[in-house]
Amino acid sequence: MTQKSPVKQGSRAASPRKASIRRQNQAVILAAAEDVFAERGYAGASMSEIARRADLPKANLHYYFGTKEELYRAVLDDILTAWRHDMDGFRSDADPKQAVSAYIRLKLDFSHRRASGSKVFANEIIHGASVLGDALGDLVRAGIAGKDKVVDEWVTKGLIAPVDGRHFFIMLWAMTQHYADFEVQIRKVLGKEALTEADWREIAIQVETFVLRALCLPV
Amino acid sequence: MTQKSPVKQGSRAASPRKASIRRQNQAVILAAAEDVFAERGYAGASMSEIARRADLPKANLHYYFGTKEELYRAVLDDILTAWRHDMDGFRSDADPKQAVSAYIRLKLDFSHRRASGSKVFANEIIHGASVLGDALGDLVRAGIAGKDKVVDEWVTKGLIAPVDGRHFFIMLWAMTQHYADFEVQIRKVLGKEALTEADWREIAIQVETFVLRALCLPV
DNA sequence: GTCTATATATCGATAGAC
DNA sequence: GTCTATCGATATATAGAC
Repeated sequence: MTQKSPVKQGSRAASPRKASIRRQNQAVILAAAEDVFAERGYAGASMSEIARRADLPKANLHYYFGTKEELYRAVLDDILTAWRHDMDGFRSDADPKQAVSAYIRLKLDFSHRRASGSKVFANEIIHGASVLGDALGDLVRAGIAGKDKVVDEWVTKGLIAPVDGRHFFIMLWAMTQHYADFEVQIRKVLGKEALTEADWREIAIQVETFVLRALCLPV
Repeated sequence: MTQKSPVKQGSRAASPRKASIRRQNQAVILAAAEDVFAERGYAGASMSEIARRADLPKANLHYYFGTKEELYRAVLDDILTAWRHDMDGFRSDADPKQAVSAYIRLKLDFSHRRASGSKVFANEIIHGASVLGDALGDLVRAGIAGKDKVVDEWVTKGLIAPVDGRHFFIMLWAMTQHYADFEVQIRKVLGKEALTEADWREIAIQVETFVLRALCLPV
């Protein structure tokens, strides 16, 4: 499957220049695909439009990723890998206020900077995670990584107001993703043509204040 | 465009039996379309699948709704009409705790009962509201209907903790919609095969408690 | 108002020259 | 590794018999 080269050459690692071309083209295609999948959905996105956006011939997409579904999987995998490293501030010996504040800002910032990726994921879940399938269970477990137990522990110790750890994370994810995924609607509510960096700072303050107060932590 | 009848007859109102057939077929098609659009997205939904789900020949869908886009608009219109009547508990002379509690339960219950409609709307917004277009501005204004000002007034009077009325509604919508739209993910987090009525009651309690505490209202 | 058969368009995927 | 030309499948939409 990988030995399509007409001329024999030791291995792929023996040609670092070509490997670099490969990596760069894949990155360009992934970025274009993430945007198009976010704007049009999986079925609505066409390989031709992704190719146009990546400024490459359509056949090259199939050369690098095989099928449309494989490309879609690669986009999902890319965003989920980036997400996995977000929860590290949650340890039972950490200060609740610090951990919660940092996590909200991290999530909001990430949703904002990689809005397309966030939207692709949202779409996948809304449509029943038919492509992720059973892998979603593992992803959720990896994403929450027992941190709900840390929250439950804080509750037991009386450090925060009583809340179910799992629902706490669901509500946090709901708020932080919503501002990115529903940006078009947010803009209408706030009466803004576009959201500036200052708007995003205000959003962070609003969410942070709301959540800290819900946990009876000092604002 | 509507005078396709081969035989002339007074008017459509003159034939109440046919008008009833018309209304019922339209309702069946709308319900099927709402489900399919929710599961597959606009582009991914096919007229044949909607027809199959409605147990009608595909040509009848075009007879009643013309094009796929018109059918989609009708589905959106249907769900938005139902939403418009949800905000009536919010009046400045109402008791904040009562109003907030009732609203959360109303929204959650609605998201749950009309999950497909909620998902269709979420999809439309995530993809930039390209079909709703400028109409979204009016819809948002009608949806919030100045109720953010009521919240601001409660803050000024010292009845609730300080919060921006617009962000308050955004966060409320985020949480209530998220539980319906992301149900697949919620189930994984909670470790449930399906969400029962008891689960939904627990969800309502969790969200209500969280929000009331964020406003420094008695739980 | 119902339904079969079909015209037309578009998309995903690949063959094959370079 | 790149790119043009094209195949085959599927979707929307409609014509026309009933």
